[in-house]
Amino acid sequence: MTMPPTRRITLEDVAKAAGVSRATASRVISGSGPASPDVRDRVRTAVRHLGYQPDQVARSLASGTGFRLVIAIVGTTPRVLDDPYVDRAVAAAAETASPYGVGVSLQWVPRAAPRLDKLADDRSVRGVVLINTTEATLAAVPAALHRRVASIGIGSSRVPSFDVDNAAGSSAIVHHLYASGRRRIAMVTGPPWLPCAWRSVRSYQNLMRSTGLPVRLVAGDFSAAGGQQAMRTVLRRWPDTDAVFAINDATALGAIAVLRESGHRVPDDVAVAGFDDIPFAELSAPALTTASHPVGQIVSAAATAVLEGSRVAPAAIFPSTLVRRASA
Amino acid sequence: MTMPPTRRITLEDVAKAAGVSRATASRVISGSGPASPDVRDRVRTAVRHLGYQPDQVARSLASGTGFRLVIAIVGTTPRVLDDPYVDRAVAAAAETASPYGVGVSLQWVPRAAPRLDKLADDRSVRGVVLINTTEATLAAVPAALHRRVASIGIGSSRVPSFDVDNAAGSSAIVHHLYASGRRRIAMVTGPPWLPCAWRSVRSYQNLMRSTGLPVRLVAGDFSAAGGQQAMRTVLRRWPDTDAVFAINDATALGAIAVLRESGHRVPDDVAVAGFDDIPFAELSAPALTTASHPVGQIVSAAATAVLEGSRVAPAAIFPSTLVRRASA
DNA sequence: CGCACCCCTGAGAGCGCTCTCACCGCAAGG
DNA sequence: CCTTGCGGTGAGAGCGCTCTCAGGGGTGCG
Repeated sequence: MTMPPTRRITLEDVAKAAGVSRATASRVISGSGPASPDVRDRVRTAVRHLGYQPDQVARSLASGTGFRLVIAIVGTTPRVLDDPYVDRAVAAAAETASPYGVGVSLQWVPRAAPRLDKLADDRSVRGVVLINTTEATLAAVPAALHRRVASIGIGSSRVPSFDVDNAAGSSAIVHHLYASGRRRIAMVTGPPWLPCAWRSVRSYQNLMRSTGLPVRLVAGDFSAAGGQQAMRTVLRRWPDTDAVFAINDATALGAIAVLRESGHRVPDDVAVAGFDDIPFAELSAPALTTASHPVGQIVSAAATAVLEGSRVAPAAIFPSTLVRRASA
Repeated sequence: MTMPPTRRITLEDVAKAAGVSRATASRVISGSGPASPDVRDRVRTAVRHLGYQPDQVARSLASGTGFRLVIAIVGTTPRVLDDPYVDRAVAAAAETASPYGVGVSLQWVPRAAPRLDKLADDRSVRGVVLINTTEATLAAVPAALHRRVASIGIGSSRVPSFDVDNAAGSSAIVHHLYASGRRRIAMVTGPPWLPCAWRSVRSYQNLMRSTGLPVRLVAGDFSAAGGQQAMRTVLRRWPDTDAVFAINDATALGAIAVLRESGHRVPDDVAVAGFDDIPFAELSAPALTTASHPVGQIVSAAATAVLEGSRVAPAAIFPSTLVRRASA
């Protein structure tokens, strides 16, 4: 009943079985260097026969290249995880990294500097995709991470960035609200220190100013709870508000809940629009008008950039399209 | 402008700075073995002074212990990620593992056997928490993972399990529906091959049978989309249904959306209840009646079990409480 | 025929750490 | 006085892999 204490199958075993040296076996397996067809075959057969599985850790120690892609969620609160945005990001990253033999780790990075340094000289880390970046975070990205890091949202000269076209998407939404006759449009933004979405705010402000409409800004925190609180503030400050543009869907859903509670009809009294088009957006009552956010594509591009190093476009903006539903 | 190619600070450096051997430095740092107070101090000072950061990979190679906890999402479709359930799980696991110096990786495990073997002899893996387990998966858990694995949901003699009290929670819900006068109660379950929630189904069946009410079961897939589809089936087969118990909140939210579309009032015509109490549950219209699911506690317990090995209770069931809102 | 290649291969030195083992000195016991 | 025993220490052998480097055997060219 007791198993023999099965020893790990090592490269040495493969080499021996194939009748070659460890070095040659390594060359064949990792494809780094020449090998005669005959030898190649013998090694491959041995690998298959023995069920050899290279030891990533040892490989990493020897070569210095990591085997996992870290998705670093930068932020003061882990609350951002509530946003189904992250799910899509992880799924896409995992899919992209898989062919590289790289796994994906999700990591919450409370304050940037020390933790990023840690990531930088962790041998097991192949690269880092930053989510929710602030400018302070970008500044804290250690040089050792150069060419192995990408950011979802804002970037810098050293950190390539990948993002949805916030300006265009938001502009489409605000214009849609305006076009449908709304004139007292409020916006619930994210936390003020997160520049991820400043462009959205600017789009909103631009339209307001160019049409001479009042700017009504309240900060949320990307979460539904934050949206609820912010919506209450909006109603208190500007009870005649007839439309709300929320920085993301979770916020919008929170806003709708508060409006409903307080007896406002959506969209008849107050129109509400979000951003991201998360799965629950179309399930809300009324179904949420929002702007699509190709999170999968974006994260995938970022992951590719990190894994391919410089062989790939350093940054990109992905288009967002207006998703018209019932709420606005 | 160009940095000197800063060499990594190794244990060797620390040892030299402290005037001791590498072995002694190692002993002090990992606390494995005796050391005189004087030496201990000198080593600690050197560590702080040099900013030494042990190399997890090398450590792992040498000692054979891993440095990451893998949350394995077992399933045929990655769709389960849509469920905000996973967010809470990851957050809790990360928090629990952090003091152990262990990071958390999320991994999607399509088919169990080969991938679990891979995890089992990946040196970097300290342990595995299985989510969404089937019995086939449990059977495929390799012996090498013994004492390093836990399952959220069903378990086996070799795999400790941690779960919410599905039976009690579901029972509370079904009884609540019954007590509020519903008599034609349908249930939307999960995928038939996933036993995670069989107990819930059984609770439902028990009440139906004991009261002589008809059993109306339709399978969903834990997702909102699946819930929508299943709800349509329910309405087609049993148009007089006056209550729906959904296996989880995402499913329930999907069901509510379909009911609304098709002109049924919730809860007046059809009451709907879910399970899990995800963040969006209280935001839906009407707010969702559901049963709480202490995912955080559960995953945390599982993680602890994995990290502590046998020093901890091998399994546990966590209580669920009925969350009465507007939908039922 | 000699020389310069080039293709392929093996020996061996690490990567940074842990851990076993042997050793040294000193206090306690016979 | 010699034995034990024990807290403290260092030398050194790996963990499994990669990679440099030197060499061996062909071919092409002068």
